[in-house]
Amino acid sequence: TACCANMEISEGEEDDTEWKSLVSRSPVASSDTSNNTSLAAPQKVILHFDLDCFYAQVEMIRNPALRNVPLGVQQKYIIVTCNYVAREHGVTKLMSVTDAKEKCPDLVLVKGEDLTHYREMSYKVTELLISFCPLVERLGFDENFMDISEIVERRLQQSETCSFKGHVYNNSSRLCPWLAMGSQVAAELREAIHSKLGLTGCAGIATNKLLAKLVSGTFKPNQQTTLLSEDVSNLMGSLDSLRKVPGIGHQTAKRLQALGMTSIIDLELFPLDILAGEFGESSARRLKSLAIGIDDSNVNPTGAPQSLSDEDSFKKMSSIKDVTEKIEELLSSLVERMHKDGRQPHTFRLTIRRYSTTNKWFSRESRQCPIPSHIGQKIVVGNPLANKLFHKMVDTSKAFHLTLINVCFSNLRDRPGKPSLISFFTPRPSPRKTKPCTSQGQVNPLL
DNA sequence: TGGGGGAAT
DNA sequence: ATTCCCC
Ligand SMILES: Nc1ccn([C@H]2C[C@H](O)[C@@H](COP(=O)(O)OP(=O)(O)OP(=O)(O)O)O2)c(=O)n1
Ligand SMILES: [Mg+2]
Ligand SMILES: [Mg+2]
Repeated sequence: TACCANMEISEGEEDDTEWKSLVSRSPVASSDTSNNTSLAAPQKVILHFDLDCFYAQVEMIRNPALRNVPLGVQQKYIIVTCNYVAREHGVTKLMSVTDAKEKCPDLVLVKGEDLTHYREMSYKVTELLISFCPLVERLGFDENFMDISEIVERRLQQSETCSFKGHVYNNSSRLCPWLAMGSQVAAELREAIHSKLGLTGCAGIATNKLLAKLVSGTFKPNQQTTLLSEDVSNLMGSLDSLRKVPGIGHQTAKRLQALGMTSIIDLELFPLDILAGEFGESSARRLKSLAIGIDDSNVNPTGAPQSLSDEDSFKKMSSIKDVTEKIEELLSSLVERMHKDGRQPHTFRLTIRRYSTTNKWFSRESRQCPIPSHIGQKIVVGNPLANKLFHKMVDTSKAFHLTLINVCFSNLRDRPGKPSLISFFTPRPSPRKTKPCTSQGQVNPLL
């Protein structure tokens, strides 16, 4: 089955069951040029949401005085994101603090290493979207995919036709009832996010996740864009590098480049059999599909997180005492989060990064172990698990130099008798209109 | 150059 | 346990 964000290239069997069902969904109409609204929509309607400068927005809500100043959110030595006032001054995402201060001496900085507030706001957004339609897939903290095909289908049975809300890619204008309806739903959802949570963001409306994601960034802060099928090649052709394709990461791009490919067109035209020789049959097909805007992956509801982790990085940590204290610090915060979640972890993992000049800065080592079920609560102080794992990785009889420690709980299971905090599974009877279920007086603890 | 999270291998 | 992907 398709993977989480479904953006990755895997070598496993191709999951094309969905493409088949997509085709069989429409025995009569087969392109989005059909005007027959009495039939089921032949195409899926997929939305992609991406909040504007997310961490910065959260900080501006917490402190409205920051609204009109150039604001950067700082994690250690980098500006992880910044508001649009700062961007006008040349500050960019993931810029070093020194470069940012150079570009914009008046830049105001807030610390952003603690993700608590961002995480909480992130789930409020996802929960709000779920209250309209359960098919919501998270990608990071500020993006959500939504499959609104059914909502659109229902609404088209009532009101025959409607116009587009927001932009249409390439200013194309022609009838397309279900994408137009999708754009109206997107506008309503963005408005809900704004009125209930005070957040702005972009939306993309298209017939698959790849295209919805790519088109959502066309007009950037707080706008939405719909993509019609005749403009798919224009959109794909506008991408200036292979890396812009979601699913083609650093390594894949390097391997493609080693085969002589630089642009999307190169990939489109590259012989499938040779590509298959390097990546395997199914990954090769997947890559060539992505290059022409085809993506048959489903919107997979994300549900509650599968792991909770907490980490900290530093210039140098070289004593057992410091390490033990740091692990205790990380663990106590993690245990608290775990407790609020309501579930119980059954696996613990400790990850470290060792100092090394030669490029190896990004290699991590980890050890994990089961958590005995009888540990009750007090794993934090004098914790036996983390200590064992640490000594498995690090020979403490020799000198060591760590630059990062991460602690992670996974294999999360519902505690017998207790419910989990995340109300992700609200199988509320589907609303007639796209009104939030909670407006009917139902209880949604996260809203 | 942060601090998360996911899936495949 | 590692690698690759996403934000
Ligand atoms: N490598 C990254 C990428 C993103 N983020 C965090 C900070 C961002 O605020 C948030 C969302 O990522 P986006 O790429 O969507 O960036 P923004 O939402 O900040 O800006 P934009 O308005 O361009 O979407 O995730 C991060 O910590 N590390
Ligand atoms: Mg984003
Ligand atoms: Mg964003």
